[in-house]
Amino acid sequence: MAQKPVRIQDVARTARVSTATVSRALSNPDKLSEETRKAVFEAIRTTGYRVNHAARNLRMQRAGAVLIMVPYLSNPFFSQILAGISDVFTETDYSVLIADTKAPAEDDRRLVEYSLARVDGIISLDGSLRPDTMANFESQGATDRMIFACEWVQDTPLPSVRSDNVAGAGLAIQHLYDLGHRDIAHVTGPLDNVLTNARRQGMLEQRARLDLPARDDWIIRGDFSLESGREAAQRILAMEHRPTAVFCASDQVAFGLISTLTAAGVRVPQDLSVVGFDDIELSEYYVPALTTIRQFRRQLGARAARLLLDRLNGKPIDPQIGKVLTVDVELVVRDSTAPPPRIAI
Amino acid sequence: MAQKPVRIQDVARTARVSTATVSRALSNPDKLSEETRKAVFEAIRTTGYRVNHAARNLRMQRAGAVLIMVPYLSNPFFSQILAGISDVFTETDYSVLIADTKAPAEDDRRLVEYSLARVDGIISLDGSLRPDTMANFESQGATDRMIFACEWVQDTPLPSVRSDNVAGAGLAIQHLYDLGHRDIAHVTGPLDNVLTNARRQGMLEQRARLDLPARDDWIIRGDFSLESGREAAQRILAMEHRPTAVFCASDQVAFGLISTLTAAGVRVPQDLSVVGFDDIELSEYYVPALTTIRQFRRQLGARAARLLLDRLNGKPIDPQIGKVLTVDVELVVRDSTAPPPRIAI
DNA sequence: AACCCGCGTGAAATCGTTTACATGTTCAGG
DNA sequence: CCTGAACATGTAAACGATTTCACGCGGGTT
Repeated sequence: MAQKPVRIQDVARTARVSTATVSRALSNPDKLSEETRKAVFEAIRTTGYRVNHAARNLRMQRAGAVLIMVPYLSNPFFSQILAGISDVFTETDYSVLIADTKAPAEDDRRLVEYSLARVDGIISLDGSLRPDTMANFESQGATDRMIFACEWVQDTPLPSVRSDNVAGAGLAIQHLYDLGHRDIAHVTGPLDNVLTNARRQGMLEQRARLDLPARDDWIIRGDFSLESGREAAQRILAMEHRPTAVFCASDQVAFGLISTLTAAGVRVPQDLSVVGFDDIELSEYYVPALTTIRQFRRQLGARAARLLLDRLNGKPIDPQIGKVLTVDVELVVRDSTAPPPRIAI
Repeated sequence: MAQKPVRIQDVARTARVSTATVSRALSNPDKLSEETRKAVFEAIRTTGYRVNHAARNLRMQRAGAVLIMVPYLSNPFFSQILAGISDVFTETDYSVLIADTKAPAEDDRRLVEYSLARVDGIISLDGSLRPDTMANFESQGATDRMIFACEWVQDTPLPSVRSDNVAGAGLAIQHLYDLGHRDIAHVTGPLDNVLTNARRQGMLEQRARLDLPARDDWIIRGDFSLESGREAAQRILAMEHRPTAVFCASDQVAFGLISTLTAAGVRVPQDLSVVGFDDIELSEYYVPALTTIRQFRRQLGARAARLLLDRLNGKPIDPQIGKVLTVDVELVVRDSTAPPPRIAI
């Protein structure tokens, strides 16, 4: 069990210097004379010394970690974002903690508790934190060490990094319009979600701009999931007057939709065009390959991480940029969209 | 910034007891008289006290965290395993750290460094750690606080939790055989991977058991990725005598394969049957819905987490169970498999 | 009456760092 | 030759918890 707890004291003794000097060698190497510095590093090497983070954190009054709050850790959509965040923080001496905000045992109270006690900063990918949770965070002074990425809470004063969801939705509608579609439906995300709103709004605006008919029953409520895509498909199959194209709020919804439509004999894209949102890895390999709006998720994660890092280092927010960083999106045209069939179904 | 650093001392003063008593109230509530206990908790409540983990960890000589080493964090396959692990550890007072072993900046040296200094235990989902890294771990006494999940290192003395890969491959082959297939190809995982070996072996054994022809060119090297599925499809399309079914080492490979075959006009399952391995969420919604071997990933993660927890608590390994925990797999029949076409292609 | 035991509590040592302050040395400027 | 930066290093005090040990006390046993 106890192999060899080598402390800074041991290194100091070996190098015939004081612990202060060893500590300095690690944090401010240039404050030391070349000679001592060498001696210290040599001693560190021979003793196999490694700093004790608990002690260091205690002394430095910090936690040495940041928390990533992920809704549904099991959702593959988040993995790239996490990877981007992780990339940035491995360069620093912060550890990355991950908590699933939607895990069965997780209530907000516990979460705040946990968070504030253990970490220096927070990146939330979850925009559906309850108002009282947010209030709790803020009252605990978490305000300038927490940011949002991807999702965000409406009207929050906290900074956030997000994709340009409105523009993305616009691109999707424009693409369908250019192909000749006029009857375009939309499967939304969950009702209370900010992404849902942004994408719906982007769609509505573009639809209005193009003078497209707006039918209420062509806005179908979903929740980003595969299953909700399936349900949307059933709704569409039951319609008398079907749209010729569907813009889905996520790729997963698109998959659920296409899968069910196909099983029912409706061909995509010949009979109906489908556009997704996200461009997850699989979209390129779906059958048919999915036309979608690409989000640069890894980059988004990385930018969020750097933003938080800046805040933790006390760097003020660049007023030129403001509190909302927007990451561009792009349209990726593949095989799930085509001109509408000549004769309405 | 500094809101209110309330220390155990403050609680003690408020409750008119000593710090020792406060500490005991938190760890061994039943050691106190009802009266004092109440007073302490009341004081904790009014002061808004939260323990300082750095101090606690320093005193208790522990790190208070476990590390999950994930190869390719961006691979959606792992998210469910992480979720399972996370479930278990949120019940404890260990934090969950995540490191991407395949991240660009990560070399093994750094990883060991990082790990041993910061965490009490490790779950590695990466079976491709270099031998010297492993040696390093072991020499640092990590041996009884590290386990493998999903993947593992060949001949390691460390415990591991894994799916029954051999049986899974057998199920896949048997299923194809039952449908009437005799010419069955296999797309493997990466060469040096333990899962690759286990699944290949399971397939070979079953194929031998059923007296099926074994053609070397029907074993195609892949690497679990979508892209390698695409490449495998190209190989198959170029064959003179094509197999009538393909067993893929992962669902992703199957998707890459089907996507490319379909684009080339080969219909799945009419012309060629495909079986995957993993049963990721999407498989059910692929077109066609994928027949595959289901791994209970969340459960696997949870069992790994509990195993590590036991080890950290000094619980010896149950000799009845041994060091290898196997999680069952099951065949999920969907629409990507069918009887072979009457006339060989 | 003397003793012992168990129980609840407090005083103080301890965990391994970082860092403010003190000390000693060197060297330039007057 | 003296003074005082400037620099390199050491001393010792935190940081905030846990835990050992000792103490005081009430009551049962001899």
